[in-house]
Amino acid sequence: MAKEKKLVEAITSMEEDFAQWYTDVVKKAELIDYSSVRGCMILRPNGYAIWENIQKELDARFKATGVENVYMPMFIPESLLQKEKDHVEGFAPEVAWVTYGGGQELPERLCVRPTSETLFCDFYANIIQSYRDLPKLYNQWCSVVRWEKTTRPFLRTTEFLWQEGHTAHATAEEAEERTEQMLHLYADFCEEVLAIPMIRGKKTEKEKFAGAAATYTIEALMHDGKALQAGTSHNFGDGFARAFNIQYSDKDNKLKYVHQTSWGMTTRLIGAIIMVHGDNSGLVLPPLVAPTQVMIIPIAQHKEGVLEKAEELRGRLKDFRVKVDDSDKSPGWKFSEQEMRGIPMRIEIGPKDIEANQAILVRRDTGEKITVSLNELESKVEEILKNIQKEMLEKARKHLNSHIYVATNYEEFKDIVANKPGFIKAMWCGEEDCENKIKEDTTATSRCMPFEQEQLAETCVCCGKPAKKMVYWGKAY
RNA sequence: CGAGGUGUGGCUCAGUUUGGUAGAGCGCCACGUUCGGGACGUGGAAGUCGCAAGUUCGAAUCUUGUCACCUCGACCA
Repeated sequence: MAKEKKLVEAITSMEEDFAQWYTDVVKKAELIDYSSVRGCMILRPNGYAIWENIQKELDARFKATGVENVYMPMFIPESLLQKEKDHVEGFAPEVAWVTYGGGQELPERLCVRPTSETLFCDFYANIIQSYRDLPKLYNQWCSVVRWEKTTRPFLRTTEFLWQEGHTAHATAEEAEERTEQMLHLYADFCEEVLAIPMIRGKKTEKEKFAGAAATYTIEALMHDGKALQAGTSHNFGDGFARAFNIQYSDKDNKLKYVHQTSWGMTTRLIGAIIMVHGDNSGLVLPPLVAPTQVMIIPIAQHKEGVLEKAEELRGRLKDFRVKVDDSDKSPGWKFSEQEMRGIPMRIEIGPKDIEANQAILVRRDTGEKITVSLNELESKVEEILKNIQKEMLEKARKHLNSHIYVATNYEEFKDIVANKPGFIKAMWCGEEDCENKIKEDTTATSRCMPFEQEQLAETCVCCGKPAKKMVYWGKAY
């Protein structure tokens, strides 16, 4: 019991202080370290490897839909950024400027990209002439910089890693189709690989991206009941095309503007993984993104044959990402370490097991210990990893569903926001005034208008005028 | 950007009220004993007390300025 207590001391419990729990997990799992640059984090091997797995899987899914990767400069000349009015207004307050180069003041200052719409548009204007050049389906993996007022590891940092897809299409229909296609690709990825269930929908006018005609979003619910926007997909219509003069000659020999989309996901996803799956012992990673899926922990490893056996098991499990912890720490230490790092499964192998031709498999998500004959090791590991992946999604979905509330009048709405962390489904009249009032009264914001609409009431939950849409509301990160 | 808080070995902090030789626990290094839920012994290394100026015989401690970080708001992926 005394040892149990010490374990808890290492990581603050989430019930006690969720923010501190988050910070403890991020540090203890060695995902990041703070750097000497304000608001910028160092991604350590454990953290970066998760990003690499996300990247690998997403990239494959993008390419399966015809997307190609490119790389654009990290600097944007001020004149280029200025071209689309809403876009500049949206981003100007949070860009970093480069004013000197080679010891000389630059004739035109350059911003460090906060996002690359303007660069892609400038590029597209040069390379698109004919309908035969369309569509253009480009994506880039890079980092962007936004000078945020306050930062938190993964959730909001000054520089962050992401991908940004930018497409140009001949027709509005095609652009809309691509916008929604990518949103669903994101949501499917999050559910299948990250085991995080998503609410899919459209942002209100107030919440949409600077310069977009429409923004779609996927929203996830964190363990503390707060919402996190996990990915967005924008339909730009021909707004940017008009600002940047991106025209093509159509089959009918008429000059037409292209229709564009952009879509992105970021390292924030790692924050979502932490806050959806993590527990009081630390990180819990879904097997499909875990850099190490199985940690083999030899017991009494100084004894004859134990380390050799552990190595032998690792050799047999080469279809999985497996490591042996042969450091000279005590077994208890290694267990805790494996748990804090969120490694989905550990295999304990000691003299007694070798004697009995067995090993103990322990699930990180449930703590369940399973004794397995070494004869069926490979198949059992595969089966259990699959179950972990599946059950983590089910558990997260259960949490999401049990934290969605319905409000049909404003008193009810305010009561839920104040007392029940989670999403609130409520009807809305479509007016920004009501969004502002709700935010002012409760700090909750409109998260999205879900694709799956329901008619919960006839009137807006805030003003009582006829309702137009059902909206998910919540406090957001 | 508003309100509050914190800066002392790698980490968590004590010491500051009342100025007088820089401390503890954990971690780290070496050796030995251990090993089925964060083992133990012995020895050792490691700190310009965030930075700058001032007061003083003397500053971690008092004064002024400054920087960074954290929490909560406003803004955002």
